[in-house]
Amino acid sequence: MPKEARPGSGEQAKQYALERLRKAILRGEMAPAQRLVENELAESYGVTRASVRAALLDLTSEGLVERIRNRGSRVRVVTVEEAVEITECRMALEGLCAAKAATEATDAQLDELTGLGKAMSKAVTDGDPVTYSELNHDLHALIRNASGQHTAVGLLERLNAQLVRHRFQLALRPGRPQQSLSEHLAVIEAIRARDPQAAETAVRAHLSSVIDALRAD
Amino acid sequence: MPKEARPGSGEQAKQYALERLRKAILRGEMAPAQRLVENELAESYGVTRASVRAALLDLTSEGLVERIRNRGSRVRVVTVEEAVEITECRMALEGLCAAKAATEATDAQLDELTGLGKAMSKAVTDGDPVTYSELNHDLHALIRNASGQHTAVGLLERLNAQLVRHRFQLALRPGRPQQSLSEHLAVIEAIRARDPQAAETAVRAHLSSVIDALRAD
DNA sequence: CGCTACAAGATTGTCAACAATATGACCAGC
DNA sequence: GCTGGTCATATTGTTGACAATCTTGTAGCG
Repeated sequence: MPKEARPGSGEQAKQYALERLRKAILRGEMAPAQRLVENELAESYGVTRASVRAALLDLTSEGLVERIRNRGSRVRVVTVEEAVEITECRMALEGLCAAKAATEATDAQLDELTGLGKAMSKAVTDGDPVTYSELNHDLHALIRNASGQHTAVGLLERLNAQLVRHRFQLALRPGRPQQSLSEHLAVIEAIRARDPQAAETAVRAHLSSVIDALRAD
Repeated sequence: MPKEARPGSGEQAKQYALERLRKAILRGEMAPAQRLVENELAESYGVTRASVRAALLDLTSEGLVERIRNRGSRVRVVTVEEAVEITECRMALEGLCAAKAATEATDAQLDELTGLGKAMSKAVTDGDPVTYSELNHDLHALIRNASGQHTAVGLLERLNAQLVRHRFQLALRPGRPQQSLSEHLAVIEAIRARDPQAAETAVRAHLSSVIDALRAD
């Protein structure tokens, strides 16, 4: 009876299953294209099938899960071409966010940016790609949030969720963090200088380089 | 009792309810912030509550419906600020699409563009804002599809769905179609000239003008 | 008169059983 | 040996009932 106790009683079964599943997918615990059988998930999470089903539907609309009628759900595999498309969209949207962040960011957020830049430099000189990848993620998130553009933030979070696997692969590539770092520092500089145009250009340059790296797979 | 053509049950039931509901919302048949009670909708559409529920969840993820735990669903009202944010995102994404369309469009699509341009000019000289608004929509859709950027297309369709009310209001504004027309013609010219840079610039200029118009509400 | 507590009604969330459908193995016929 | 059909099984889709939760109206109390 592997029924796990659900934590907060206020937490609804569907939300619990959703969080649990999403984390499992994002952490790569599910093999690519792995089959997600409702009954199995229901039992292992200690919720009913209906809850798992609802969670799977949500994840489908988030683009993390692929679902075929009467055939079941699988974790969606993002091909390189799709990853490129997604990154092109990120280029457009993060460019917008960076420009807005340059004018809208609070001084505290600028300080945070500076700190992140230093941490990233350190991670690179330490040769720690995992930490660097996480800081990278944090940096992009900070810029998004500083923009105050809620709509773009929502879209970007969805897009980013689909890229976990590729991002991870990219970070481990030798030499990649070094190039990425200088591009990131340029973005930080532009925002700190409160120059929207330069910030947008810098972000686009960075993501353009990401696209090149993706294509080199 | 209103016997519908395709009621009852089956997978079609959910799709039927979804289409029906979406149309009702997009056509403005639901008052802003109107309450959407699952039971009522189920009865009036002749489907089960589960189907309505599934449809409502879908519409929620599309951003057309707002849903609060244990409190029900309501049609989401998009404030002017949100409409501006959405249009800013459209500016970024449609700019991308226009640039790609300039290089990727087939000759047949270019001809379609030309035709749409003529039809739009006619609608304006005829003083027919409703037709113009529809053609406007068609034009943006054509550009999206010609870009071949599936990811951006998906995002844009979702964003556009949320703007129906504002778009309608905008089209009826005196003088607005005239200004909009010239901007649209510029976009068409740039794409036909296969000039990505000019196409992106023209789209951004157009949507920037839309934002101004929205703010003047 | 205003405020809190409580109960009734309405509405959504969850569940377990049932139906529909696709998958894969097996077998007959050529 | 291969093709085509048939059936058993696994899995998803659907349904109606039940539980949890919120809202509203009302009465009691200060």
